[in-house]
Amino acid sequence: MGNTRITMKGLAKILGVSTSTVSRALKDHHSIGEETREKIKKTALKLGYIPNSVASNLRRRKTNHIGVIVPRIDRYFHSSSISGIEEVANEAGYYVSIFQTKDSYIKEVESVEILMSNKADGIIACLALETSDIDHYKQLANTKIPLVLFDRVCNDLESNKVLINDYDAAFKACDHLAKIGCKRIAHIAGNLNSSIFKARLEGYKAALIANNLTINEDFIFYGNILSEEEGRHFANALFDMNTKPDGIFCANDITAVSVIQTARERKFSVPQDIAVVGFSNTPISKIIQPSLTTIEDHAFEMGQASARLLIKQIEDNDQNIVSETLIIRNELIIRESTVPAE
Amino acid sequence: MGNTRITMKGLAKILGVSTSTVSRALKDHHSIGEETREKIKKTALKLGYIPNSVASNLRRRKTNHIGVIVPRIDRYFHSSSISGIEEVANEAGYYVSIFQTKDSYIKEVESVEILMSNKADGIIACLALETSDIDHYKQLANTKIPLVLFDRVCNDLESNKVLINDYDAAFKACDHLAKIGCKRIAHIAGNLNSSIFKARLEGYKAALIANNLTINEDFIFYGNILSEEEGRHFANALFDMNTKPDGIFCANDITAVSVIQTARERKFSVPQDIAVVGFSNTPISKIIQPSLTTIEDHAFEMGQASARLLIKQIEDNDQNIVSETLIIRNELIIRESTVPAE
DNA sequence: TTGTAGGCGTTATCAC
DNA sequence: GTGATAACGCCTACAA
Repeated sequence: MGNTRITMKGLAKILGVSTSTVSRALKDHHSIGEETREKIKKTALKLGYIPNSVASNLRRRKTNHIGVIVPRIDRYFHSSSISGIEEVANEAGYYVSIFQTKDSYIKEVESVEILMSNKADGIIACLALETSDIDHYKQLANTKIPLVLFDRVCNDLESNKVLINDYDAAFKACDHLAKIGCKRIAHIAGNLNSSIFKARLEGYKAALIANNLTINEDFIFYGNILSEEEGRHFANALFDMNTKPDGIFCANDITAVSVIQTARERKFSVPQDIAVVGFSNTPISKIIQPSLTTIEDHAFEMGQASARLLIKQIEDNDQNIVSETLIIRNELIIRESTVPAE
Repeated sequence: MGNTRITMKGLAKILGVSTSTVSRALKDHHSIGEETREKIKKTALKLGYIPNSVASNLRRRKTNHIGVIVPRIDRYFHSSSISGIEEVANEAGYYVSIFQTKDSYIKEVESVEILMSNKADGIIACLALETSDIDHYKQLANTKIPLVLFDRVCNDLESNKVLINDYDAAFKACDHLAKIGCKRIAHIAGNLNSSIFKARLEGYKAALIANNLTINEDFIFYGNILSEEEGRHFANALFDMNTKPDGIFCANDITAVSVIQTARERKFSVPQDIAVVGFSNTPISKIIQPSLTTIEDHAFEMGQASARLLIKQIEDNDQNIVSETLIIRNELIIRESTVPAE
């Protein structure tokens, strides 16, 4: 057990061959003779040789490393997308490292810097809520490191994107509320700095208009991180109103669940007093009572698509295509929070 | 924008100094004159210099990179521990990359190999269910890369460990069931290949014995990944029995929730017909109705403790301490699934 | 089929 | 205070 690990040079010396031969043998280069190769591989194994990727990466100018930047991995949407990314990336010989921004702009900038310094082959990112200045991503552009933004993207940035049509999804959700007879539809909106929450708000408004309902600013709650606490806070405010909404579209499942729970505590019934729709079809939406009507946004598939797109950019390098945008399907899933089980 | 990024060498040439001076200036080395330093930093910024960590890592033999290996990041316990790890690691100047094994032995071995090759400064791991052969971790030992195992550890391996007392936690859970009057306590066990599930089963048995209850093998359901489906399957089997249990301790919250849901579907009431206890205090346990009695295992704190322990090993390198084991506290949280709200 | 030599970009050690 | 030089471990043109 030497203090320092054996290297190719060491193996070469022991076997009386050159380092290039060792290097080639270990990579199954065709030009190496059968017996030399076997011999080298055997002793490499015996001596516990471990390739040094750091050196190899430096030399090859390639790391086989994809960086993923997401707001918070403990949100179902993100952990699912990461799973999708990982599946595709590993299959293609890349490993994935994950950076959590906790929706902080600073952390996002730092993450991008680390990934640039570490020469990641590509980056997949979902923007932090705080992020509006995007110079760090622009800088990325002239490092030739491909970027895919997913879900929360930025329109000011020309880059590859994978997203759903949030406007359309929100429209469907609110149109459904209108069709089941809601007249006073409220909305818990997310941080409007973020593309998706802006689009969901627009979709909400459009659906009301399309159904000849008036848009009441008092019925729009402007949230930020859409945590359970925020949801409870808004729900309480809502149930304190004189003229209460009879339907609500929440920009995520977490706040929708809070509304249902608050309704229960305050003896309102869902959907009779108020119908509730969430967003993302997280596991909890099936478990809560009444179960939650929500939008399925296919997070896992978004992750897969993002990784495929990124790897294509890394490997094909088609100079003609400047950027590509993929829209992933979404569906309204109707459950008891809008249509009671008979 | 040239095709390849500027390096220290390039900066040196442009400024008419040596690379060593550039290197030192950018790191605020004291021996560099005020004006030279400023000048170098300014042009570095202007020309968009990005340090190449790959080269630096090779030279310094240090990557400031901690690898984390977990079964599945979409389980609340793991995403919380990762958050704890990240917080501590980032604070100390390390970045964290995450590998998901999906409980597969092969993926675990591959992850360790990638991290060894990439010269991670340390590894934090939670064993995959499939893992019983631990040679890959033993190999790690003679690379001098410190390892911390957390939660699901391995007794055959001398390494740093951070865990809770699962035996004790399970004992508390089942003792509680006995004290509220349950006479026929069932258990949904996890994969017994895993230390924690073995300990929870032991704790269960010990609590029954301590309360003079007989251990009925028919009441022990041997699960594997403890998914919702497994939970439903066992719950249905349980409710089909002639003599039904009147209490059940589930080795995780997911299966406990399935039991509650199945009970509801089959018109049994919780806790009157059967009292239910889960494990991990996941967010869902507060939301389900009735809310779930469970064990709080402080995942976030386990993550923090693991990272602190690892970083200590990386930086102190105290040759006297071979390994260290930390036991994190746990508590029984009593909710409506065992004690109805009045 | 194998060897030689140079360099990937940085930093540590000497020297001046 | 600054520079020259070598080395981290690997890969690859070129040569033999």
